[in-house]
Amino acid sequence: MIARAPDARTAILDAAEQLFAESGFSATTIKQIGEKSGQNTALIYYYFDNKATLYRHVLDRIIGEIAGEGGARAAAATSPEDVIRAVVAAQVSVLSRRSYLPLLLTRELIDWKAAHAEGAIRHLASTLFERLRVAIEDGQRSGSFRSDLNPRYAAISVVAQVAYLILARPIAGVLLGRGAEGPTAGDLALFGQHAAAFAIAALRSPAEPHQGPDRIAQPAAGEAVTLQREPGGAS
Amino acid sequence: MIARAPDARTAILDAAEQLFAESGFSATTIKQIGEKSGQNTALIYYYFDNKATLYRHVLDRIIGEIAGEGGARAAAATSPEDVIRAVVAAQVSVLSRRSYLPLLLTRELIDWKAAHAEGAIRHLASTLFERLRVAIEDGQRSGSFRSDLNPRYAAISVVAQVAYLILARPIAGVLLGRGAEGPTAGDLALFGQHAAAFAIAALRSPAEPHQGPDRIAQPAAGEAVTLQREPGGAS
DNA sequence: GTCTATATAGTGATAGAC
DNA sequence: GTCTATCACTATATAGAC
Repeated sequence: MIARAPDARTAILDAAEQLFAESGFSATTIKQIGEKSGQNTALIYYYFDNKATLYRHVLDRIIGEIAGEGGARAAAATSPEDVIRAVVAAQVSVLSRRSYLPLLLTRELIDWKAAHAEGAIRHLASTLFERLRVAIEDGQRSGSFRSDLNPRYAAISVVAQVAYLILARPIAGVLLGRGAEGPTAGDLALFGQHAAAFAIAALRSPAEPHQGPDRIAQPAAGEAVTLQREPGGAS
Repeated sequence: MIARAPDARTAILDAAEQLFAESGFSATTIKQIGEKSGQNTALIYYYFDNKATLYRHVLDRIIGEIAGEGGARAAAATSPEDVIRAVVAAQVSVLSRRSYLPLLLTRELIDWKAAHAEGAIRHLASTLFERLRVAIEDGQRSGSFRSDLNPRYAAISVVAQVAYLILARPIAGVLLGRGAEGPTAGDLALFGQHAAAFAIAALRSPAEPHQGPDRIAQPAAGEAVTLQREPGGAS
């Protein structure tokens, strides 16, 4: 956490990032950005060509973050199962950091069909997601994963879980008994562990007599196992 | 498909539904709605108080549809596995019918935090989602499903897969090698089948019930057990 | 019920002083 | 670099003829 006093330009970027995330591109006005950033509206046009350019700069700034985080984590993983855990953990980590970030990306997705972010998405797809898919194929080849699942589809199923919890925040909140404000940070952490376990359980080969079932639910030392019943009230 | 010639009012609703879905509430103008519906803009204000009221009417109209479809399918299911297949099939069916519908709901989620749709979401949560959760618990009780997974989290994992494919359409498209236009209708159908199979595979009890280790991680009902490893360290 | 014409307010963006 | 003042435009919404 760098606590520098932000200059005018970064103050504008910070304010714009939050406002675009909260209200969307067209519902956010230059005036609002000026007020929130504490800067004069004309100054915004001194630093950025126009509203659309400002938006792109906001987007560009955060996209590097995501790719960096995920890549670093996945690179350290060894076994196919570890890759799955690493990818899910990276999702949870990045998405917890700045809570309104998924909002911004979701808006980019649906407002612009990811036109501004497509390059970044392709980059992520060809690195992180590809690593996940290859890990699943490796697992299938070595026999530890069942081979009747499409690896690409399976990889989507892996990332979908945490992504959904974030994208459909109010829905997930209601489903978890949290109300429409959405899941808490604790929910996200717990669900992340569940999601990895769920995916690995789905992928594991149906038990073979030779292979010890002891690895099915037996975490290695230092591994995370989280089980929680009824996060909200019962019923 | 009813092919009636729509009156002015429904023509306005139809056009508004599509435009709100495509561009969002504030980016959609009354003028656009008038043009697309073939009706005079002033007529919009004859039928609806204002833009916000029109939006509510659009939302109300489609919400009944969703609840109906899902409920009917799930009611016919018998075994826990069938309930899972039914819920996923209902998702695929409803979401393929009108492709822009999930967009509208996503926008409602992020623009208004589902304030307008919260009642409907709660209704869905207390019927469809509840049915799914209970089915998972039934499967766990009867021993056909593994019991070391939180049923509520597992239910979210079930619905997340198809929902993500739709919500994050451009991302899913890139991941599937389809480009940013998103998955095709065929992709959606195939992925729906995969999603049901993936979820059922994750939930099925590991064979070898006499072996103990898989029960190590099983907490007593109502108890939470959390063993945490640091999220970063894959080794 | 449907139209034309228009009021009113707010938007993105610019000019130019300092 | 930062400000005031303002332009040109477009938005929602209304009045009133037919």
